[in-house]
Amino acid sequence: MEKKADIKTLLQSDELGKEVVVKGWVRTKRGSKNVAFIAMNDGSTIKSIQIVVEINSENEKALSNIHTGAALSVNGELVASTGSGQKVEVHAKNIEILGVADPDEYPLQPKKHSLEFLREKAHLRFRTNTFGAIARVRHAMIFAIHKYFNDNGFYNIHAPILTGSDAEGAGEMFQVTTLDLENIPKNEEGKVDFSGDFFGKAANLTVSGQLEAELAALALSKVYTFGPTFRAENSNTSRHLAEFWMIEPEVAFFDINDDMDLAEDMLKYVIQYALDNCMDDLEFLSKRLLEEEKNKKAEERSMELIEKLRFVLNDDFVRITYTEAINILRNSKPNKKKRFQYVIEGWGADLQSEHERYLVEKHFKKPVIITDYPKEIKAFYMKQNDDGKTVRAMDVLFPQIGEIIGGSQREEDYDKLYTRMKEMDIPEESMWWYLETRKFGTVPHAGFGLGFERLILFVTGMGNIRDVIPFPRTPQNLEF
RNA sequence: UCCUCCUUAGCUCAGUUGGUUAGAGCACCUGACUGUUAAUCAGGGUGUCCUAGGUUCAAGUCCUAGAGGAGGAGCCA
Repeated sequence: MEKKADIKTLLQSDELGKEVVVKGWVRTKRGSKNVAFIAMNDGSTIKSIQIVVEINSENEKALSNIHTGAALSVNGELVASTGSGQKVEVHAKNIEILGVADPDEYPLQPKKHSLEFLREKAHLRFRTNTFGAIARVRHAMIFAIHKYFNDNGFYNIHAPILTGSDAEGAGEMFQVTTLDLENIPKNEEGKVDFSGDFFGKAANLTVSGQLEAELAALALSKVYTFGPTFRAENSNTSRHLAEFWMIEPEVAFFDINDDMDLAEDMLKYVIQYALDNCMDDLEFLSKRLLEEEKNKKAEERSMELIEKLRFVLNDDFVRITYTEAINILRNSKPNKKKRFQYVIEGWGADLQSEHERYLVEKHFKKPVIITDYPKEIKAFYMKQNDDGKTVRAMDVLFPQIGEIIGGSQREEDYDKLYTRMKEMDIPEESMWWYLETRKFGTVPHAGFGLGFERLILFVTGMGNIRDVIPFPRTPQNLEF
């Protein structure tokens, strides 16, 4: 008996006449009186292999139990196809049904389903072309990111997922406890007494691995984290998740310009990797996007997916300061005509999504990196500029996605960092270890956070972040 | 959390200024067809019109509340 072969391998094989075993799930079955055709997919590729069955009295019964979704094991002969849709196909000698899928109950049909419907069927949606393609692209991007950093001398660091620090300032945190929630111990002041909790203190899920990555960078020079991240914000948008994956490189002896170079080089590398390794899936996702947007007006349609990816590779990202961005926005048509919901009055205002989109999609028409933001609207750890007003932050903005990367050069001066922490009410006692790195052999360093799912949104052309992670966690949604 | 929109067959959706028996395509079943490409052609059954109230001679359609979903905003990756 031949060993089972991946459909991906078989479709590229030229060993015609070979006896093969194929296992997978039925996508469609069709046929006439004498012959049936089964499109079978095993997820190794977006392409299905065609199984041809001569109908006879022996297999008639089995065939009637084969519907979309059924799992089959087929042995037969790999032959050149006489049909026009494929080069090779399998002439079945024997078909075994491994698992039936009752068509009255199985929700996936060989037709277009809405993404919302499939979100409610997240346990089955891997079996669709779209979600199979996304899963494969997602894997390729994970691999490409590790490869990029490995090939460039970075070390991967596992930042902790449980944290005792609640001062990272990146957002609301999920609390973790083994206390009995029906009977919460209180101290004399009436506050929760964590002394009997698992860690003897309040614990949370991490909102960022950055601070820990900094510690590692100040010894290993070039490090990155790639781990799950949790934000308990009540965010209900197509680009936020309560649980997402973040890549956070941190590099000693880097300034903000080195940081921007790294961000741009890395993004271009992983996008090129997708083009080199995922073309079948990208072509499908491109067609899917065209189909989805065919009823939109021409000016509302997005650029064709593969063209868009190449476009990002071929151009330098625009780099401007916050001050320059404000000046462009202040003199822009929508601002003068008061078309922005938030009209830019002057320096110091935070940039809203509409402003970022104007800069990226209308004004520059390419990815934009904005630097040197007012210190009031950025985190305590960012390197302060000599002007006393701005910090060396950098945000990378992509079309449609908005902010895909947020980063900065870090404040390495102990006194400046300490003063800023006091100003922003960051409790010193929970951050002593962070401050100590500025006391012992401090050096300039920089890093950034890349939202992995936002990258996948961009590469796949999908519109909702809940569709690029297998099991999305969002407010009021913890199914599967 | 705020604003707007949506919820009709297993799925995708139509349903006019409120009007009598609620519609189509797909899926499914039956039949036809010598190899199809989401096969095609013919025939067949399919409904808590999201839920609870209300207005009306009459509600899928109008009003109120609730539930679920989507889009946008804020927070950000």
